[in-house]
Amino acid sequence: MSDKAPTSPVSRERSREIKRLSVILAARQARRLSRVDLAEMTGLSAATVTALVRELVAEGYLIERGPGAPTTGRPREMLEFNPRAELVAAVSLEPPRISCEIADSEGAVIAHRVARLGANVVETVCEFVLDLVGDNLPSLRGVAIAVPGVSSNGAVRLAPSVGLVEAWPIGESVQRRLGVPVVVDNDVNLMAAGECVAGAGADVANLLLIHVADGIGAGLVLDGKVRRGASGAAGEVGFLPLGGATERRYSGVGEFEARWSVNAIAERVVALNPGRRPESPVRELSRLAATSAPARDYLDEVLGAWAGLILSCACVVDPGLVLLSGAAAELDDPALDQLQTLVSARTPAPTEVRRATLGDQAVLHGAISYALSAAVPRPSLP
Amino acid sequence: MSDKAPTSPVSRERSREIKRLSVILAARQARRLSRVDLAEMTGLSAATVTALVRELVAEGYLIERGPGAPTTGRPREMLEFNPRAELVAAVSLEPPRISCEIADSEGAVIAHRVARLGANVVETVCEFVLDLVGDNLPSLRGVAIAVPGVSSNGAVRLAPSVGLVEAWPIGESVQRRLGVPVVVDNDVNLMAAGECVAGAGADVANLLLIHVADGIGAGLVLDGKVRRGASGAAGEVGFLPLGGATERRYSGVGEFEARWSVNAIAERVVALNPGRRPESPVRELSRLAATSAPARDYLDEVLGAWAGLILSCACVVDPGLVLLSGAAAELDDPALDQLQTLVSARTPAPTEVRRATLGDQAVLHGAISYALSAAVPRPSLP
DNA sequence: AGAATTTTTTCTCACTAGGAAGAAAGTGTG
DNA sequence: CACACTTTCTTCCTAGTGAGAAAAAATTCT
Repeated sequence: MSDKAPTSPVSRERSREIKRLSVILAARQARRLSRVDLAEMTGLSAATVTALVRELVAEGYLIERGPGAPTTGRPREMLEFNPRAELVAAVSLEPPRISCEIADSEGAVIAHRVARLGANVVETVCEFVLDLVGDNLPSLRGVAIAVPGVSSNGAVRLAPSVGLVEAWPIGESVQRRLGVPVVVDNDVNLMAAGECVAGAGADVANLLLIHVADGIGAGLVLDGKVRRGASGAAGEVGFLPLGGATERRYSGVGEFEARWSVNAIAERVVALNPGRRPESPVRELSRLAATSAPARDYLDEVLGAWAGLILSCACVVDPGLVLLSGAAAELDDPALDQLQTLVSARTPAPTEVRRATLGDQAVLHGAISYALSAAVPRPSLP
Repeated sequence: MSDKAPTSPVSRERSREIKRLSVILAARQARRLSRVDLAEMTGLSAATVTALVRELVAEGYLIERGPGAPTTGRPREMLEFNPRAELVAAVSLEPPRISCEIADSEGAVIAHRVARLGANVVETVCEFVLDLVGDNLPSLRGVAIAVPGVSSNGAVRLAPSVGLVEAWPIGESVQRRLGVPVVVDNDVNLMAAGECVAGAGADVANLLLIHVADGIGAGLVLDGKVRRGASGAAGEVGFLPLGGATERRYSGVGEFEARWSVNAIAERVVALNPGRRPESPVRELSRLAATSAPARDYLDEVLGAWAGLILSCACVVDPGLVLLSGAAAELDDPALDQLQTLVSARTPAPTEVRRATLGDQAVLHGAISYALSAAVPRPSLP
C-alpha cells in the first residue's frame, strides 16, 4: 500500500475504472459472450454495458463475432475477448542465463529470447522486453520476473544451489524504465500460481506445490493468493526438521533437501544400478523398484520422507491439494498412489496429491497471473 | 461468495455503502478526528464528508466533542467515534459450558452470562444474545462463536480433548434467527485474530500463535487474514511429525501434543518434584530449572521440541512473529530468551518470539474483529 | 405477412460528487 | 477593540451519470 493520499472511492474516475474492469474480467473469464451475458455477470445495466462495450471494441479488448445461436427473438451479438489486447512479459533469471517471453493473457507466446546474464540485469531486462514487445508496447500490461531464490520486497537473494548474485531492488528499476507494473518473485511461487490459474490446481483456491530439483522448495496458494511470507521465505520446506534431530544451525542448505533432493536421489540410484547418472532419477528409481528389493526399499524411504514433508505443511496450512512438480512429478502411478495412501493416513484433513501438469509452462502462466493482477487498480477499502 | 446475481458495483446504493464505510473505518481507526481529517483519510470531498458526518452523528456513530486545539483559522469541530454504536456478541462454546459476552467495538464488555450447555445450542445462543443485548439490538453488528475444535464451513467438529458434540451448521441457524452476520471459528484462530488487532501482534500483518493447553494448536494470521484452511484444519500443529518417526495413523490426538502439551509437562513436573500437581506446570518447571539439573534438562527438551514446532511453521509460512499463548506464555524470561535463541539459529527468516498479552481477552477481541469484518459489505470485484 | 420474442440502443431524468463560493469562528495585529 | 487574515465547515451549482423505460432492430413462429 502506497503512502500517498487516498483518492475518493466513489469518484467518477474510480467508477469508470471499476466498470471497465468488471467487464474486462467477465470477458476474460467467459472468452465469448453477449451484452446480456455481461450485464448478468457484472450487475451493470444494459445501457451501461452497451456504452462500455463500444469503448472496449474500439480499443481492441473485445471483438464482435456475429450472431449467436438461433433462438426466438433478436439474436445476440457475440463478443470475443481478445487476449492479444493484454500482453505480459515473463522474465526468468536463471544464472548464468536470462530468458524472456512475451505472451498474451491466455499464455500464447508471441516472442522469446534467451541470453547470458550480464552484469546489468535491469538494463538487460528492459532491452529484452522492449525489443520483443516491439509495436505492441501499448498492450503491455505488466512484467513478472522469476528468480530461483527468495525475494523480499522486490529485492532478490538467490538460492545457494545456483550461486549468489548481489541483491538489489530490480523490480522498481524496471518498473520505472518501462512504465508498467513489475512483480518479482521466487520461481516456485510463480509455478504454484501458474498451476492454480491454468494447471492441475485450476479447480481450487488452495494448494501446495512441492518442487524437487537441486533444492526442494514449495509454493503456496492460500485462498487464491500466493503466500510469500513476512520476509519472503514462505515455502522454504527444505529446512523442515524431519527425519531425525540433527539440530544444525541455518546453513543455507536445508537438512531435508540435502537428503531428499534430486541430486541425493540420483547418487543413490547410481549406487543401486551402477552406470551413468540417469536423466530422470526419480523415474529411474520408480522403474527399478518394480524388480529390485533394495530399490523398492529406497523408494519407500523417499516416499516416507516426502509424505512427512507434506504432512508438516498440511498440519500448518491445510491446503487440501498438493501438486508435485519437477522431479517429484516423475513418480509413476503406483508410487503416486502409495504416496497418496501415506498422506491420507496421517493428515488431519483430506489432502489430495496430484502431479503438476504445466511443466515448463507453469512459470509463464504464473507470471501472466501475477502481471495481470498487478495491473488491476485496487479499491481504497481494505 | 454467494451464488446470487451480482449487483452493480457502481450503483447508487453501492456508492453510498462505500462512502459510509470509508468514514466509519477512518473514524474507528482514529477515534477522534475532524472533518478535514476525514476528507484527508478517505479522499472524499469536504462537501461529501459534511453530509456523511451529519448522518453518522444522527445515527450515533459519531459524537461531536467541541473545538479542537487553538490554531489560526476556524477551529476544527472534533468528532469522536462511538464504539457503543457497534456491539458484538462473543459466544464461547466450552462443553459443558457456554458463555456469552456483549462488547462494544473497543472490547468493553457491557453484559455477560455463563451457563451449562444444553441440548439445543442454537436456541441457547439466540436466547443469551437477545437477552444480553436488550434494547441495544439495533446496534448489534454481528455474532462470533468460538469453539474448541476445527470448524469447517460453519459446521463444528469439536476437539477430541473435550469430548465430541454432534456437528451442525449453527452459524446459519443463528444468523437466520438474529438477522446479523454470524461467524464460527476455532477458539485458537480467534485468539490469533484478537492478538493481531489488539494484543502483542497489533503491529504486524503476519503472525503465528501457539496455544498450549490440554492440546496444542496454532492460529495463523497471514497478511491480515486468519488462515482457516481448505477444510478448516489449518493450525493442527499437534500432529506435526517431529521428534522421531512413529508413523501412527491419524488418531485424533497428535503425536507432538501427546508429548508436549501441558498435561504431559505436568506429569513430568510431578515426577521431578513430588507433590500436588501445580496449577501452572510450565511456570513451575521454569522455577525448578533454576536449581535442579534434571528439571533443567527437561526444560531444555521442552524448549527444543517447541522450537522444532516453530521451525516447522516458519519454514512453511514465514510468519515473522510467533506469539506464545496458554501455558506457553508462562515461560519465564530466561526460558523465553533461550527459546528465541533456538528459533533464531534455525529458521530461514527472522522470526521473533513473544508472549501473547491478552490472555482470556484474546478470544473476545478476536470475536470483535471477526464480527466487524463480517458486517462489512464486500465489493463485487475479486 | 404479421405477431411474438429477445436483444440492443436510445431517451430521459433523478441523483450526485466535487469545485467553488460563502459563512462561520477563531487568532493576530495595530 | 476593530479589522484583517486564516482555516474550517456549509451551501450552492452543475456537468456528469447509471439505470429504468421506451423504441428500434432482428430474428423465429404461426
